[in-house]
Amino acid sequence: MTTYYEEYSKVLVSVDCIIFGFDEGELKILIGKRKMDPGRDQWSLYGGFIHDEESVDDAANRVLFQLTGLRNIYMRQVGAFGNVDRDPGERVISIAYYALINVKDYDSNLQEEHGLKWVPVNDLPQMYSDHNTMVAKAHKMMQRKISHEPISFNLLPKLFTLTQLQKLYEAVCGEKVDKRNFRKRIKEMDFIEKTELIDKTSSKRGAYLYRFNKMAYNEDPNFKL
Amino acid sequence: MTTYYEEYSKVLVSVDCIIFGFDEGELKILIGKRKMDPGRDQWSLYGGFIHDEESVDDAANRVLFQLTGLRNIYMRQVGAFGNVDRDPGERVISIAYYALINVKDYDSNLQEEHGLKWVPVNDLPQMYSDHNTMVAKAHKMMQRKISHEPISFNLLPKLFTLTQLQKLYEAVCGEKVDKRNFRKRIKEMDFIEKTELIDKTSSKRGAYLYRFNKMAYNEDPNFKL
DNA sequence: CCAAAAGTGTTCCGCCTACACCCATGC
DNA sequence: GCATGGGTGTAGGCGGAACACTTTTGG
Repeated sequence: MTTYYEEYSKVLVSVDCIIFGFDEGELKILIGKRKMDPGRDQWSLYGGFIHDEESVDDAANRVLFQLTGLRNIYMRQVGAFGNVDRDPGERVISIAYYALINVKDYDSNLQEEHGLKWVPVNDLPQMYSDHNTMVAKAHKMMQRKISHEPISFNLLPKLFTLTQLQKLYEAVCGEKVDKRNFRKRIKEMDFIEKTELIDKTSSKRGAYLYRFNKMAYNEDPNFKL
Repeated sequence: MTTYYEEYSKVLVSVDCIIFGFDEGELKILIGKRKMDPGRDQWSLYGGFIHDEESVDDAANRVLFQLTGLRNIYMRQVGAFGNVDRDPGERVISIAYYALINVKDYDSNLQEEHGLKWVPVNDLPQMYSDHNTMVAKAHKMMQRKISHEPISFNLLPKLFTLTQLQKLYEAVCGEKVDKRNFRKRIKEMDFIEKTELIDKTSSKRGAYLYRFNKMAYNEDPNFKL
């Protein structure tokens, strides 16, 4: 049986992943040196080609799993990038995704293995092809989202202090916010729960640890930072 | 010379266009009956396959031009849709775009020729494949945008009345707004200029016609509705 | 005892919302 | 003269922004 579309030509389609992590008070992404031609040794996002039997979202999840060993990562599509000459080797259309992970969950053996490096978003090198554009767009999308949806928690440990949460917010948005106002807003969100646990790693006095209660959020999903 | 990617398989990539128009006080889109198998005679967005020598954006522009005869249409990418079985004929990844046009600029001969119909967004039929999903996402994206960026004007004639602008806004957002408050906000945007011209087609008294001054907007791009 | 981070309330201003009546004209 | 859509201002309340000091404890 011949297909009805046979007169049209096909192209390679890849996914590229922008993996955000929050580390040392900075928003960073995982990048590596490209291991194939063309563009060998240029800084690059991690990506992969789409297989026949998987959806585009599945491909992104597969690539993320290869890279991080983690499943059920928070992930959103950034968009399709399809300039003709964006890949010097051959026509490739790439669909970019961004993912949010907690740096501590990340197996650093895998990092070694893939030769990857955490680099601050605000201090990226020139990267292969249009990868800088992809990152810029992903970052902007995430900035918009972080004030309206509870996505911050994907970048933090299950238990976190309010200072951590605030620093993260500041790092993503690129501006400082007032501590008291920030905490006032947090208090209004019942699904951000104070525990009795105290973290003493970052201060002598210690800070209460909080947790995000997803169930509670689903019942009353009003998030505003 | 062999290519370095040859071990990966290629897929068909198409673009699908969600063409928004504002007509009779409603937000509508252009859809037609599909003219090929599979899915013949199902309602469908208008689309086309990507050619070798054009970028994805160019493909979308080409398809839009075929369809409307218009160039320089306002157009934004909605995203890539890539479920394995989204097209029953063969694996096709589709990249959706939405476009905003002024219904009056649109050549209705072309509409006849392509067998297209303006259908209210809130009253869409079941469509082919995942096209309803695409429309829903496009609509949501546009709703978010219309309050922060001056995109409304793409859906209106060059000269428009404030009532038209308000009705458009209400149609896109799906809720009524207060006339005086709406006009107050308009007054604060100097780039929405009152002309001395009066439109008498929709009232006996007549209403002042306004125009969007793009130059003025670029100098002071503060848009808020 | 000192340094370093955690924690906590109040005031003020600006913006957004709610709201109702007169105007101009064609028929 | 009346029906139809066009056009206009104000008052009150709410939410966001600015702002500084006390607490705890390890060293």
